[in-house]
Amino acid sequence: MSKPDLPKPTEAELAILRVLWERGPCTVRQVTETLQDARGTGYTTALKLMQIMTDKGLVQRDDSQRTHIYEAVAPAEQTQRQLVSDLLERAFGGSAQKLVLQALAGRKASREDLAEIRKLLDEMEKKAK
Amino acid sequence: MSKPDLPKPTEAELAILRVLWERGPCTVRQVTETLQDARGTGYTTALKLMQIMTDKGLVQRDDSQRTHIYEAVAPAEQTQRQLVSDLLERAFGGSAQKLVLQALAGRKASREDLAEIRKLLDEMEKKAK
DNA sequence: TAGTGTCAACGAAATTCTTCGTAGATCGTT
DNA sequence: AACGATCTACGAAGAATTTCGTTGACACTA
Repeated sequence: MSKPDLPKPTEAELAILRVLWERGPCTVRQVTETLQDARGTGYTTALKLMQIMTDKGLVQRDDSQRTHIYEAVAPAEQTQRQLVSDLLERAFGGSAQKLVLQALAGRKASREDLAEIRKLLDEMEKKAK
Repeated sequence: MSKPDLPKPTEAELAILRVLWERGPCTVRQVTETLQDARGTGYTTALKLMQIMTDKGLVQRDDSQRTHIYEAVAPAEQTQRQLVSDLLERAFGGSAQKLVLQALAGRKASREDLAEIRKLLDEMEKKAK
């Protein structure tokens, strides 16, 4: 009920969300500056996308000033989980184990990363008692 | 060099690949039957997609018989890894750890799954020594 | 108040992805 | 040979996504 069930962001939308997650509430100008290098996104393109995202409910806008301030509605973790779940179903038939395996395979995961994940497993096991 | 660098399959294409991974080489008819229920994909739609996929190099076709036989070019694991890597970059800024965390979070991963992943970690650590 | 610059809004073009109608070829059966 | 079923090929429509040009509003400054 409290979950508005946001739509899955498109590729370009996700790029914008990442900026908002990282920098916090931003103007279109700020988002454009950040994406200029990475994706070559122009100002009006970013604006249009952010307007669409507002309609979709992915971001919310403070338009009390002339220069509007945009903010991601869902925290990074929530959207990330949604995206992973989606991929899990679409590509792995729901096997989280296989997904994790492929996520780590061929990657020189540092010993620290592995330890970090191990810790996570411990916690999950404890909780799932 | 030996990696032809296949394009990322689209959503509909991935659905077809999954059928080919699971059932092995198939005719358009067989793929359609499998996808009929899950996605309501019609025959000509599947055919068209599979032709496009042939052009892209995602599948290869044996057309020595009147009824062509299609087969996935890349094994499931390779494409899955590609997709996970892609999501890793696009949504997680490259942090495999965060991705794994979100993949397991909120999921009632069975104790067996967790043990399985733990085993994987052991192997990786050994190898990465 | 005229000039300059920044902004949101909007629509339309461009691109990519998906679906399907239609046509023509081939095969097996009668 | 004619019929009906099945197949590939093709093109085009439809939908979703992305890009950008243009316009008018607003604000700062000289």
